[in-house]
Amino acid sequence: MSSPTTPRRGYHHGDLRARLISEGIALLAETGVAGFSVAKVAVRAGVSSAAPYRHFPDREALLGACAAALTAALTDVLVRAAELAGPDPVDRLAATAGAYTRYALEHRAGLDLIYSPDLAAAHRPVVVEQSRRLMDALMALTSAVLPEDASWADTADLAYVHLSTTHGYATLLPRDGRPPRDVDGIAARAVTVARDHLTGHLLRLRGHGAP
Amino acid sequence: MSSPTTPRRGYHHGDLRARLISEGIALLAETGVAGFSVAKVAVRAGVSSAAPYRHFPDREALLGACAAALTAALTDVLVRAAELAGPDPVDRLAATAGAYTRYALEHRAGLDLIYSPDLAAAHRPVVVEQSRRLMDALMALTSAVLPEDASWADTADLAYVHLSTTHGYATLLPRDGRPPRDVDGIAARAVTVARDHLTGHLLRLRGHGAP
DNA sequence: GTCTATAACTCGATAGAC
DNA sequence: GTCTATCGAGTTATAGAC
Repeated sequence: MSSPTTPRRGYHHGDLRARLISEGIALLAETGVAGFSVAKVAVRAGVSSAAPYRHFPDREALLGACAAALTAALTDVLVRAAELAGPDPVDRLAATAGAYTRYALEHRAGLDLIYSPDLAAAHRPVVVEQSRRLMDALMALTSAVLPEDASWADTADLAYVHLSTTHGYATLLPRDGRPPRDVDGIAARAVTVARDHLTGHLLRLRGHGAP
Repeated sequence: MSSPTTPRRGYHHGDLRARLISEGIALLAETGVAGFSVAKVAVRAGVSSAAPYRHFPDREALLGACAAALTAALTDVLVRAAELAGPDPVDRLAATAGAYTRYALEHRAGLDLIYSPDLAAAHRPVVVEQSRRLMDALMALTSAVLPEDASWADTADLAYVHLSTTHGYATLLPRDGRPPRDVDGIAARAVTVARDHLTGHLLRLRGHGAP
């Protein structure tokens, strides 16, 4: 929800740049990435279809700004969930799965955007920066689960597996319609799945270490 | 790769209907669901932009036919992988994760289509029929892993978790570019992840059953 | 900074000739 | 069955007035 770029000073119209981002996110939530267009965002913000191009060079830049804001919000959610989960490393990492699932159920289209190929993420610095923040946070939590002598590669691997499997669980679900019922139950199941996987993973590591 | 609908007899031009489906799949592989259009498929098949409408009432019908064909192929791949994995139920189910990952790396856009909200899957009988075949096959494999007295709901739950987490692992990966290197390694890791999860899951079940 | 107006495109889908 | 031709809608992006 923070404004990641330079809101130098108050314009007389209000901060249109920020308004465009928030309306873009709202539009994404309603229509999905496919339904996103600069023109629609402009109408929503109450300005002409040309106005956005004063703040963003092209469609992708606006889309990227929305993705960066969404990624930042997601990271905050995950970090917060880990903090509330208590001291046990497995509890903390597993808790992020529940928070991620909850976020996915409520901001489905936002997640689709974050991982969308439409957005040339690699070339959008803002997006990359926020993605790094997310992975850094996840790496720290994962590292605490593994033995102290675990390599960086093994840590990154487990962090990716945790994130990607959780993402799959949370996003493949809404088969029929949009209104997600029993959010608590679905999120709780995500936590159990993550915990089951970590149990099996650590058991295998210990098994190989001392046969 | 089978023709799921009625190719009554050989037309003088060749089977344009089948041609449109195969070109549609090829287009999807190159441009993704967003880049799909009836006009482009027509150009690829060497016919005019109006010709497809003789075989499919609208865009969604063509898209649905492509999705059904892709789902059928995916199901065959999973069933085949389980057969080759030997008699152990855990081996058989885990093997489908490897096959699914391999399929995802090679037909990424196809998977995106199968789960795409753009396609009103619920209203397309061909798609629903093939989706059922996939879930039925997966349910049978999952049922063999669980105790004999496991409920249908528990079986369906585990089957969904297995499928969705595997899907996430396989599809979230290609972060940078399209050419997937080390396909064998990535698929093997998927099998390990599935096995780790099943280990933890079964351990938790046994733990609660006999404390 | 935001407006109006428009250029240049692509898309889905239809009509009617052959 | 496939063609040509076209309509209407919607898109990105730019030009120039204010």
